[in-house]
Amino acid sequence: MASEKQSTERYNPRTVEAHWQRVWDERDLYRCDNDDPRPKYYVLEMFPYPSGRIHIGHTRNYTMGDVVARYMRAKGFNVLHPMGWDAFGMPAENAAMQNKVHPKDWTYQNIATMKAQLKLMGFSIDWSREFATCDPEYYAHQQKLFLDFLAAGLVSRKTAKVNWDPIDQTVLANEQVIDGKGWRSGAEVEQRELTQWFFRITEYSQDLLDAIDTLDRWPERVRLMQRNWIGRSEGLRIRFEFETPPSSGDPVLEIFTTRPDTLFGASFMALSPDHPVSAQCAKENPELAAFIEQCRRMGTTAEAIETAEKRGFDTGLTVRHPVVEGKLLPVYVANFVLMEYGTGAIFGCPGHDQRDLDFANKYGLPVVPVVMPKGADPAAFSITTEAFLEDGEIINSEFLDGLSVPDAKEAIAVKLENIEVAGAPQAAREVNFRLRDWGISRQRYWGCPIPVIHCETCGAVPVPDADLPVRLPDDITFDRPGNPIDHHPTWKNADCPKCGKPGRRETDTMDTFVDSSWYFARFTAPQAATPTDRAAANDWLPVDQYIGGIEHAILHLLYSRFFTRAMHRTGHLDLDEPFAGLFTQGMVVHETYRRADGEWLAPADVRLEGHDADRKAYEIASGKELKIGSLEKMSKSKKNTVGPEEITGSYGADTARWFMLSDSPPERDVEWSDAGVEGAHRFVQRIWRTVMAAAPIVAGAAGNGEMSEAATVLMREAHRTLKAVSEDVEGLRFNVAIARLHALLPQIAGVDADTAKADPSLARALSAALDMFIQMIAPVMPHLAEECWRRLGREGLVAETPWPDVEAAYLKQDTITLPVQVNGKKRAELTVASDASGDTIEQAALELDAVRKFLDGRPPKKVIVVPGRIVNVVG
RNA sequence: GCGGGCGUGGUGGAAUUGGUAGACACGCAGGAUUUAGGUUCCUGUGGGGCAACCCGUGGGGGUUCAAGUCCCUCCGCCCGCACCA
Repeated sequence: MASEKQSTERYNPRTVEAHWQRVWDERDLYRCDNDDPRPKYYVLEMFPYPSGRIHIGHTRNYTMGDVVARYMRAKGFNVLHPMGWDAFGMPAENAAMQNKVHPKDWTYQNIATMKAQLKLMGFSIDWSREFATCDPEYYAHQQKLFLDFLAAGLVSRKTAKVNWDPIDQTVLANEQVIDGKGWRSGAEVEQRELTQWFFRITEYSQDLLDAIDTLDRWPERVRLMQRNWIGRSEGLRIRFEFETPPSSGDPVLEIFTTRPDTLFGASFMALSPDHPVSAQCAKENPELAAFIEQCRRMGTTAEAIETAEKRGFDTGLTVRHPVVEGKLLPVYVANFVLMEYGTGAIFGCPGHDQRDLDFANKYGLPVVPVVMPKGADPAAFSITTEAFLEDGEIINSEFLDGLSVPDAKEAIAVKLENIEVAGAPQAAREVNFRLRDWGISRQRYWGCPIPVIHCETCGAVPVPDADLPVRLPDDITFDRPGNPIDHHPTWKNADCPKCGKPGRRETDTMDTFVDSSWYFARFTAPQAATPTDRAAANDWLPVDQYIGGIEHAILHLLYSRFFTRAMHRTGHLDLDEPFAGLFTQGMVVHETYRRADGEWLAPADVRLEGHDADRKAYEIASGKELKIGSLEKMSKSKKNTVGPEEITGSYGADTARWFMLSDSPPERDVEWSDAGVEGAHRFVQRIWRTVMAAAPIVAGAAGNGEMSEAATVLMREAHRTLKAVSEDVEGLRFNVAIARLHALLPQIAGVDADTAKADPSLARALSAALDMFIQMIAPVMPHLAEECWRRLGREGLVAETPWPDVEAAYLKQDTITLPVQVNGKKRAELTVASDASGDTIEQAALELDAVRKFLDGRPPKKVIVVPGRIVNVVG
């Protein structure tokens, strides 16, 4: 340091950051009191799963949340900014199986590690509200919610075909099956018939869909994904009479269609292999039974579905066409009909549905076009291999002929509603949703036990409130596949709460998405004796700003929206939508490094040389050259992670926080690079030098006389930046706010010490501008801000200082410089009084040499003056 | 297949929503300071041209006094859903 030319010491983040973190802790600065009278603001980042260690990629969304929290605190709000742990789940059990550690110990150790790592980052979190979802104090309340939902009819137990993950040996929700594979294990998912617990989310299908329109501070993308997932479609349920009923005796076959306008083009009926009539027929037909068996084995992956041939089996049954006298339609079992949607049966209209057309062509069924492009020649219009799906003109359909598709839909609906078949109208209007009920049963240990006791006499009996929580047993083994709780020798044994006879505890635990569906409500009163303190929850909720990854666009966010409604119905909350504002942040990505033998290497073990295309990477230990791979999300598996300690130890948390929000817009990915971190750190040091150099001048600043020109200019810059930065932070445009602060610092640093000594007003302006600058960087770089504040001799903590007010006087300008265009091209600039009239500006513009030159002596055709913006002379 | 988004210098990106394109940063080049490297400071940096100027926001076309921004069309990339009747 002695060789440093600069007289000031370098800023040492390691000691400074630790110091201020201690000060904040000692003062309990970020504790949030529910009784605080100030207006409330709830900012929340999606809480983490305690997987082991945190890497810097995890911390970007907490940094964003922290900037918002610190800013809103400075703006005078009582800010709730809590943190907890989404602590149940399979990885804990995997660790138990692999490393012989208890899931509980593994989880709580990880929490301790990760909490310490988060603390290094200096987040302004109210740690007094911390909880983990695996705390019995938390899941006890979750069990209470389950029982209340059960009592309210929002829980059902039913047999259903479920997605079975053969590796995790558990059931998965539809949302957890990605491309036919388990979302966590990656195993090919199988279909199994099991009795399961379900939350009746479908009860709210319409409401969940409608309310999306009210979520105006959610990204459009997420709203769209949820709309598609809920998947509403309007149509007609039509009852087709069997010519000869099947042996089950059903007189009619019910189908759902969104295209009743194509009814005259029907040429067959198709049943799902899982349809009861299919099963009935299979009893008497071994070949059909074999066909159904085959269908069940068919893969459910996207590829399997795409390449799967449309296949069917003729049951021999026929139904009567509802409106064509004497027309009979054959009934097939077909592999492409889903039991889960509609009624599990369809009518096939080959002309206007591609699947039906493929099927009809394969089995030689008639193809009758009933819609043609408007004005086409019906005699010349035919369909061979491409179904016609667009709107047009109805043909070959008796009383529908000539109508448009929407008109035909209405006409056929009215007609069928007024026909009776087997004692009921032939058709009824119906709305169907893709959304399925949420299966929450998991055959795993490390989850919230479902508080039910099965009794031979009384059935499934809720555990009485007084007996909650139903605790997970601690003595558990993981020596064989399947559900470990089920293998416990005694845990299952429990007497029926109703009749007292010996019963059996439910051994299923809840899907971990249940845990995260209401934690935001628990944070508002984490010590409450009931799941929520209703008053506190109503006060705080909805969350004003929720921040998390796009990967939760459907699962977590939809479940939370359902839970909030269910908690409303059961009296735990008085609102329906949990998150008023949602922001989906981009990830931190990093290049990957790979040895010739395929082994990934962590950035810390890699040395880089060269620039751009010539960059080379070497393994530090061996000196061997490595392959530099593409930018990828930081992940354990590719080892492209950087730990917070690596950064806080040398550069400091502020540098990391600043860098993560610089350059890239927050919704996009940011590339973590050493060069970028160093750049951010250089700025930290530049701030420090500027503050240190200004400190003596600031210390001497006094008086309140007339402002010099230089002082006014500096104040204008500061206030203009303040206004812009405030708006940027409120709009979460952190990268832009940072760019503005980059631009302001040279204005401050550029104040000449001697001039300022001679000009007291400039010294005062410098002092004020520095204060504002420090306050503006504080949300992103809180430690540096505190240290600068102290070095300038300011009172108290920046973290407790109100956000400065923009002084309108400094935003006003006496003169403005307007660009002057001739025929739309900029040719000159014009400086005029800011309140100059349009005529004055026009005259001044026309006198400019450049304007005259380009007008070439001709009079202008038109002059457009946009006040405060631009002048355009049209020649 | 259906739905949505994006395309701006060598790079990340900005552009007050139709009004000076390239703010700010990274990188690079030159210079100063330094025994040297790093640090720090200054200058330059979209392309072409000696210059006046010309060209320029994926390509083409259009609306407008004025287009990165609006409209049409084509190309490329990314994401989501996917046998939903």
